[in-house]
Amino acid sequence: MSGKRPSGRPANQDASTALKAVALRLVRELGYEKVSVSAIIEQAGVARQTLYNRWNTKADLVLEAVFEQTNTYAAEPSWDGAEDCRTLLEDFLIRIFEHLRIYGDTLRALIAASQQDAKFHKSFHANFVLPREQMITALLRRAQDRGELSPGRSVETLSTLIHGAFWYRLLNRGVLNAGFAKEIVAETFA
Amino acid sequence: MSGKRPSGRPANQDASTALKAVALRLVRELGYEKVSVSAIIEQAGVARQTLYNRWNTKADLVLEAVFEQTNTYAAEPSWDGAEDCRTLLEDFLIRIFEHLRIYGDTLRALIAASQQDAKFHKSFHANFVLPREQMITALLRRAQDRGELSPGRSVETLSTLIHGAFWYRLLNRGVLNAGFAKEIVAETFA
DNA sequence: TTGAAGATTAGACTGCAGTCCACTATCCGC
DNA sequence: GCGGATAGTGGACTGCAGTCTAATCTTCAA
Repeated sequence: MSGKRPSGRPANQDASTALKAVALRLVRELGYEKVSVSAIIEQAGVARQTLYNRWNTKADLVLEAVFEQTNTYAAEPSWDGAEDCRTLLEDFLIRIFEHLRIYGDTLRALIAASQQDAKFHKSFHANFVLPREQMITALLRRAQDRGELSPGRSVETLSTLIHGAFWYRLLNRGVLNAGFAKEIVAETFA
Repeated sequence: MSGKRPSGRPANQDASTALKAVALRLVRELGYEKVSVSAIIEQAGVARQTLYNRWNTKADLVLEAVFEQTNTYAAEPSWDGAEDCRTLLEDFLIRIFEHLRIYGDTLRALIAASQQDAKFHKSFHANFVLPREQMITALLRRAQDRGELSPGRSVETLSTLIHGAFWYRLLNRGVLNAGFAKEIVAETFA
């Protein structure tokens, strides 16, 4: 599958690991804006170019670091249980909001960065935005199949409304808690 | 009301006018990111400090320039007509989306900037976000009064969902057209 | 007329992301 | 071991937003 090993000196995996670890730690300690690339490479003990060999921008590095750390976060809600989709959606949103207590500020910074760099926007959209959108649409479709949601509703539009509410609150520093999750679900299934 | 004139040399109003005009033109020609402060002050024939005497950041200047240009944009929907609120909301959204064909990119940049500068976020929220939020909530409340919308629905939550959908599409470079406006309204009043 | 208050100017300066370069280090096939 | 390919290093460099400074201009009030 992976074909032949590329010729030349192999990339030092430790450097990538160290960079991601340092980036994640600094971002959580200081906030995205206050972390300079120079500080990251210094603490990772690595040259500037090494970072840019692997990632295009600071945002790409942080996205990957946060992404690895939180691949459990917002994991696909398990369908196994007999719970109704409404509860499933609510729990899903609550879980996301909880993780945002830690990574909300970073996510805001990444969204901002994605508006200023077309290449990063593509990557961010593919790795973060689309997967979550698909989880919600899948869940809503299932709700329709089970008769919990009227078949006349547009699953795609509802998904946009739900994600939008979440983004809007996040970007406007509003409260993202269980109560808000309940409200969203209540209006969605109204 | 205005009290006494402040002492000292009065601010040159022409400079402000020229700066806003140049900023607006350049942003529309080149896009927010490609416009440098140096280019703005050069073409306005004004010193750097003069710009920063009036605005804290490039974003503040552009916000004010765009805001003046578009104070008709998204004007309060007139209630006079006998139209139902559903139609009113749809027309309101369509009108916003049309203006975004011109200013959408700039608005995206301003939203991004507001995530990176707390002071600008406050100003942006007060001048742009809140007024529009209040227009929608007022409209929805009226819809409830007229019996077009079930009194059980949460007007605030619906407003967040509607604005969120719009922001989400905008920030993810999705299509913002009359069809999307219709979809939003359909789900809101579903 | 003079002086205080504040505006304007030109330009130097800081801090940061990202690029470039010359040089060195490591791996591979021969 | 040698040469080609690629990675890593240190440091210089660019471009830009925003700050700072020293000097000059404009207005008012005494």
